[in-house]
Amino acid sequence: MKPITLQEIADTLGISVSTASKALKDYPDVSQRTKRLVKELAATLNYTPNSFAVNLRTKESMTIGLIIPEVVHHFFSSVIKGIIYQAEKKGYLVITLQSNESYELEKKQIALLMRKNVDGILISLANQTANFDHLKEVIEQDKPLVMFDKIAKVLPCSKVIINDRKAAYTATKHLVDSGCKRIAHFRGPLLPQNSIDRFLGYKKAIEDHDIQYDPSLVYICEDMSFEEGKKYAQKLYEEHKDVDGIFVNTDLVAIGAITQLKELGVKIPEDIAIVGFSNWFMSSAITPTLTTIDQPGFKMGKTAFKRLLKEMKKKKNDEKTDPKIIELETSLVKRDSTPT
Amino acid sequence: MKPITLQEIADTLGISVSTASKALKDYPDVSQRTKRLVKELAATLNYTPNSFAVNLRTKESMTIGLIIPEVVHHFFSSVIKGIIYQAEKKGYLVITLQSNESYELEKKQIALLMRKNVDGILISLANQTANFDHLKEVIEQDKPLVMFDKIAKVLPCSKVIINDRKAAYTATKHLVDSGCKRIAHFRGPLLPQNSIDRFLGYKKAIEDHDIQYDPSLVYICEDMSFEEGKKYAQKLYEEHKDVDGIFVNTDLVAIGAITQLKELGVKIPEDIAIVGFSNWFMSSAITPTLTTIDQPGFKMGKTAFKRLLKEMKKKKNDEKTDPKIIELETSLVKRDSTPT
DNA sequence: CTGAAAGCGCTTACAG
DNA sequence: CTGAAAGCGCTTACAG
Repeated sequence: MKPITLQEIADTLGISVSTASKALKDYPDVSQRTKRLVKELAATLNYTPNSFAVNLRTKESMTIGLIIPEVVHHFFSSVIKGIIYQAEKKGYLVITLQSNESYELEKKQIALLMRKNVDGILISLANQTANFDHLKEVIEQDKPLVMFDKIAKVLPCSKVIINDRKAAYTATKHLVDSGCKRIAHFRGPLLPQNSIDRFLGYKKAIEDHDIQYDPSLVYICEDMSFEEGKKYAQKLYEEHKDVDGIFVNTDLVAIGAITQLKELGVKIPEDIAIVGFSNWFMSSAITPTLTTIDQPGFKMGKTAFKRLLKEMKKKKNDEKTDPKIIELETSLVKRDSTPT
Repeated sequence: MKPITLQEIADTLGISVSTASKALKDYPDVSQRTKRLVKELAATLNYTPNSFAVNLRTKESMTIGLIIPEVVHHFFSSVIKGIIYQAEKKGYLVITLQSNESYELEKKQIALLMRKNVDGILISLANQTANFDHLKEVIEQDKPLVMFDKIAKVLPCSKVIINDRKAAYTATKHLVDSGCKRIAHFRGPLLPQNSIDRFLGYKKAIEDHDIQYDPSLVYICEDMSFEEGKKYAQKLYEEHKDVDGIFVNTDLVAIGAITQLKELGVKIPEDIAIVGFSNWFMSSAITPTLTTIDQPGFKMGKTAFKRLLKEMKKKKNDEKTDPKIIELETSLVKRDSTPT
């Protein structure tokens, strides 16, 4: 069954393709009668314009590209959901690609999306990405680009983020306020900005409260997995018996740490208090429930798409847009892994 | 900066567009010299063919559509990852849509993808979908369609599934073998086939082992959430003190049940043994670790795409394909929530 | 109010 | 070996 074309509609109605086209799109200079006839026939034939032809003519695909480090991840999948939801609402479709934290893949995927002629690109950087030329080119080609969560500060494009430093400060301060004197930090890899910012927030919070910063209390997680949480909790337990609080870069690692510490007979929060980051829903399910920073993934996705849409529209009207940095609110969720 | 066109390449080289096109695609009837010149210029100008024009000509978009009930879900996001991974490997991009378990949305999204002219569609049904006309139409329009996980048995298209009934039988039999005499079942909603099949597997397993089937021991979860696990565990505890085993439709609910039972002072697995379903990675992280059925999400995604690709290729060559049902292996993962 | 024409950028069957 | 031509299915500026 071949799809109906405008040509066929025009032919059976004995009118021209141009008129049929205009009738369907409600151009004011077409008679009511013709409009009615065309629309009725289109409806009964179940006509839909060939999107390939429309794309070619309008140079728009109503499709955007999304590059994300890892799909199987509670925070990121929430962001994806927010993006897809908002995009569909506005008539856009989303092509999702996973960079797998690899710079090379990310670069290839940017090229793929550019070749595909998507109307705009949303990206959260791979941990390994330290060179931004591939993204600079996107900007130079005047293709709307919005970064979220894992961003590159130097790039002149819009960004949707949380204030990682401030949130980490709040988290760490909560440990201090709970009476912790010696606070460790399980941080993320060295490159990504948010892992740096969370570390800086941690450092500032303890120094502001007259606790000596001790680099040996900072453990670097490479893949931020449950296993790493267990591993570094074990290591910390062996190396630093005096630690009484840990601020962990992300909930999954924190849950790993809790699991291991429980196994070692450490009481949480009495012996060691723990604060995580992201408010993964599992955090309220484990024992003890995890105090953490709520990071609004779904909202971040929606916001990032909204910003991208604005820039795509501006571009269509040949207007310039200035990059904007949108900061989303986070909040401390107090639970049982810190003392009340 | 406007993209380069073939026309421009042809002009600067003083040849025709046709020859330039053929040179780039290595047609045998173009001189080596011309090929070299065109390819070199294309490379230096960073030429890529306009995908809209190519789509229109070839009637292919190298894009597929994916409709999934819920993106923020460990099993489904693993499937998505498998699909995206395999598709990218073969030069295809994936447009993902979330049906949110809603029939109406799913129907709209099918229409969206058809209008978009994707080369094929991958779908896992919404729980609420009981009418399949929208999918029948896809099949009638001869658009390759492969269902996975949540399928409709009656539809004449390929399907990638696990044997839910068999897996549920294995899970329940494991409880029987562990000495359980009175086994409850937390099942999924009434409509989806896999929720039905898991229930049937449960029922058959107990009946095969001379345990009386008791409908009052079957609890129906509507949204299969952590909270429902807690709720029905509480209810079960109040209504049936004699239950000594539960087979739960999915890990998240099982973890909710464990959490609640622990709170009630029930010993797991001594008082009540529990088996989940899906082998969500959190299952090995909670205490006690959860015995469960491993459901290969990533592999299911890869397999579904491979099958779709085969059908898309066949269609391109005007060959027929017979629907094929591909059953993936599952396995019982024994952990601490059942006695050793 | 309607339609002929140009054109989006490519591919490919055909002629030379 | 090269190129003119047709055509994919639409949109829109222009003429009448």
